[in-house]
Amino acid sequence: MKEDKIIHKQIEPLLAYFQNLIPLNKEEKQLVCDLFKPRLYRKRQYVLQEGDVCNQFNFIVRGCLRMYKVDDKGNTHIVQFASENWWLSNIGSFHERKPSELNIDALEDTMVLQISHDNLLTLYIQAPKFDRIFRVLIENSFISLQKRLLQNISSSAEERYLSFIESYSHLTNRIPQTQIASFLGITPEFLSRLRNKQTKKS
Amino acid sequence: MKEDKIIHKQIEPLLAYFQNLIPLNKEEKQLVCDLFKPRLYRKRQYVLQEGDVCNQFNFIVRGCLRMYKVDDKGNTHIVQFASENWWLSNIGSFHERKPSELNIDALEDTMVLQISHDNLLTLYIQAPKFDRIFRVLIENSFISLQKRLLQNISSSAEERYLSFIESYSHLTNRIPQTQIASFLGITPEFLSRLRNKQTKKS
DNA sequence: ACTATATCAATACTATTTCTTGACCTAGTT
DNA sequence: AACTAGGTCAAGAAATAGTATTGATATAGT
Repeated sequence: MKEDKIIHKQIEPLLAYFQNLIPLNKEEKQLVCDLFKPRLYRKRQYVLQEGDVCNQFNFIVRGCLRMYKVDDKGNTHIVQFASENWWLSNIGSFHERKPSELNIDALEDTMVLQISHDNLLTLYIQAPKFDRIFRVLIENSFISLQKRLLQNISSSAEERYLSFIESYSHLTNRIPQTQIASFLGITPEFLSRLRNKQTKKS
Repeated sequence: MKEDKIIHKQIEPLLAYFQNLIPLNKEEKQLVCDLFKPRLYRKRQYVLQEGDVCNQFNFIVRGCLRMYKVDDKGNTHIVQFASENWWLSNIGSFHERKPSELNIDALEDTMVLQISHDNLLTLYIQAPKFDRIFRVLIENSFISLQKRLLQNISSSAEERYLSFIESYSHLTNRIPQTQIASFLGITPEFLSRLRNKQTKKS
């Protein structure tokens, strides 16, 4: 049957990503194509809103998302940015099926491939290889989260900024500095001063 | 019990709206509070996308939505605008549980109170007074739709524009003229010329 | 006193969105 | 044949929204 072979083009970056971790056979590829759905979010659009349960696991094909918390005073604190070939979801809310206290929205028009909670379970059952793939993927997230935490509790704003532009060089010119400030936990004004200082140095 | 009295503040405009049609008792108010959920849509965000079933009946607390169709050529035709204290839903899709061929999105950041299809049925059963309220509300929508249709088939673009600014004076300076043009069924350029002509008159 | 940071207000700058205009086209009247 | 009600396309102008910088002043901890 021909149907077997219908693999939608938009899925390719994701297949390439998996392929890079562990080779997939035809059936596994087909599963991925069936269970992940492409979706476009426009700049500023919510992907996940506080209070809703996170029901999708998102792989970013192009664009950029942020996950953040709004505190009681109305200040936003960015937990994570994610751009091409990264994953973003509120893992806690996703797995425990509980309302999210974090928001996710788009900093640019963003194309994601998303798999629902149910479909992810199906995927694990039908192709246990994905248990491993998703373990690796979560491990990676965990590692970078831990790194970020460590940085946060041990460094000055300036050090954190320097480290940010090193780790996220592809994002520094792409997202507004207000956002970077909110990620670093400082005010935009202070970030502006840090930058000023840096440019004077060179 | 205290719980009885917990009425979320955001619901008030809706209670006021109902109250204005028919007085509600405590239990009815409580039902409204339990069954309607507040939700914020940001500018350009979809409230309903073509192909999805419309599952929410929306009351607008603040902001402005539009409902429109995109034709085969990619042109958009606005069926309806809705701002504060108006209702907007694709009633056909909502009641017949069929995929919508219309889109709804936000022209401004918009706060709505929404009730799901299931919850609306519950509401009707638990408080039959709402049968009447919603009948009135649908009648109002019907009347303004008919008026619009009549206008459309019987008037020139200029007359339609004049009538628009009369009926929707609160919106004329609030939404872009591209949108008004699309509502009137003319090009933005032509609308611009009509406006030009008007100002010259006075 | 000094450093790292915050707040507030004003200003400057940039990018995006919206509006207008000119030039030209078309189909249906008069 | 000329007129009217509209349309298309491209360019530019104007308005608005979003972003970045700067100065002045404040605070808490070393």
